[in-house]
Amino acid sequence: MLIATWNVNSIRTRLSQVTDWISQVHPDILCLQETKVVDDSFPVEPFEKLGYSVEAYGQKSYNGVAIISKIKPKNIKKGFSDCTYSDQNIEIFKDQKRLISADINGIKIINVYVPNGSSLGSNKFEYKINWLNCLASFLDEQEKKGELICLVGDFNVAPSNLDIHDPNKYEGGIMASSIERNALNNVLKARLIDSFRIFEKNTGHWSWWDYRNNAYELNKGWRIDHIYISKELSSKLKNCVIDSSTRANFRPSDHVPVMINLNLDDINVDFFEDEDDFFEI
DNA sequence: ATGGCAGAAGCATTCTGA
Repeated sequence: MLIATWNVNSIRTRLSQVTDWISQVHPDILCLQETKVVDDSFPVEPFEKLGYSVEAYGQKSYNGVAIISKIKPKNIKKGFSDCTYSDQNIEIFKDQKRLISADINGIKIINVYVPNGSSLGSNKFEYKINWLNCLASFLDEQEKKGELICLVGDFNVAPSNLDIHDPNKYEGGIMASSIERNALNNVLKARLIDSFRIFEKNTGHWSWWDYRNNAYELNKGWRIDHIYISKELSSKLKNCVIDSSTRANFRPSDHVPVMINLNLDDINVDFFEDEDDFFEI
């Protein structure tokens, strides 16, 4: 099963690029971030024509996430519905559409667009850390239920200095601070692993290049888009790839897709027996 | 410290992103 994540920076502007990519790669699940559109205006039909169902959770101009899936997802939840985070009133997270989750093939897919955070010490930075702490509590709840987790998205955090083209320049700053890395690690704890780092131990692999300063042409990128899976799934993980080719498209997103291949042949997926669970073309 | 580029809203310019 191919599971992909892609911050498309507006689904309406990037629509043909996304459908082209799906037609070439045939992912089973594609999680999108920064769709920048309310649910009623999400371009559903192009994906249905390709045999996919669409679950969107968006807003005007900013943020927005979606799950595009060959198999119709179950138990779709939008936002921190199960969050028991007590340090903050979670109402402050409801205006920004940054999380959607669903059950597919017996796996809890959690698609997130983590706040950028602007700069250390800003109000937006505090919001980012609180949001990550809330995500940690959301995952605690899933763990209690014994869910197999696949947590994907744009995390706006480079997990280590290997994930930055010039760590000396950026270390300690936004997306590279120990505060953010600690908050991310508190989400992952010992239960989730970074799919990409199972296969690649070296630096030089990026999922985002700034639009400015010729960053792509100079290959000055960051790895901030991630696919984290439950430890229990690690034996099923066949590969993890970053498809940097899309960054060379005409009018590209500044992010590129990241994708894993999970071999689920020997996983007990009881609802496969249910014909209803397959999306009708 | 600032700006560089891109998208949305909306029609000039501001806000946001990372």
